[in-house]
Amino acid sequence: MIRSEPQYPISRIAEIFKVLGDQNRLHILSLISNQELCVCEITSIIGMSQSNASQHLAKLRSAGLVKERRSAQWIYYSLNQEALPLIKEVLKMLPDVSHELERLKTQPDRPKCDT
Amino acid sequence: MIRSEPQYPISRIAEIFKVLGDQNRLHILSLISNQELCVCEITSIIGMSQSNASQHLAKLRSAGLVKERRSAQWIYYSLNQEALPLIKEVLKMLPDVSHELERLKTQPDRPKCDT
DNA sequence: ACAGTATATTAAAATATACTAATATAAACT
DNA sequence: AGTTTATATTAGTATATTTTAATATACTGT
Repeated sequence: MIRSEPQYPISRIAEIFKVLGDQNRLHILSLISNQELCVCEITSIIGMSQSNASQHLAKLRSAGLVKERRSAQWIYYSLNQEALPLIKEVLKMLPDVSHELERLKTQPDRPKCDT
Repeated sequence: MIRSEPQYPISRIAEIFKVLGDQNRLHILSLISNQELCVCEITSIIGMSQSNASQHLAKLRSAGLVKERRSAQWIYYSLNQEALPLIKEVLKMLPDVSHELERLKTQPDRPKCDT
């Protein structure tokens, strides 16, 4: 039997899918699939508490799916290149959320992180 | 933005990944990826209780990942064709388990379902 | 009909997860 | 230095999941 893709222990794959098995985390991945976003933008779009978003991001990060970059007081999250092939496959299945990113720019209580 | 693959609501994708986010269920999927197996074979290979296996199989089934076929007193599980494209991608990431299927044939307390 | 085998279902316990509220840390601005 | 803003962490609670043990159902063979 020939397998072309990298193998991982079942424990690692289960860990990844467990992290992916949550609507909010899938939503976050969709949002940052095209552009990095800071936590306040993510919470603003999804409408979840800052603490909750932070904890979901921590799970995505510890599973190696996203990475963070600090700039001033903001921390920007983006997809981790190492997991990109997998994430791309997942994102293909998910509905487009670009309209949510558009709306972010025009909403009145828009976060100030990218002004 | 062009997307070639079928889209599903986030809730559905999360449901699928939640089901995939468990070592035992991934193991079961690997085992039945090449051939259908009955519950007693699965429990024998994985070394889990009959009840536990049955409940994991129920989750895989209700998520549409596997299907069942009854033959005499045995119920054989196999991959559900409808979810096959997704499952194939998942299986590519998992280690090969064919040696476990080989061992099943020679072990002393081998189940009698395929004699 | 009855006993045996295979599987499913139910109940209960243990563990894990998601969420909120509160607190801590870190940087920026005055 | 003190205040504000952004984020992380911690603690507590509610809910969900996994597992085991016990029971029920379905089929086979006698």
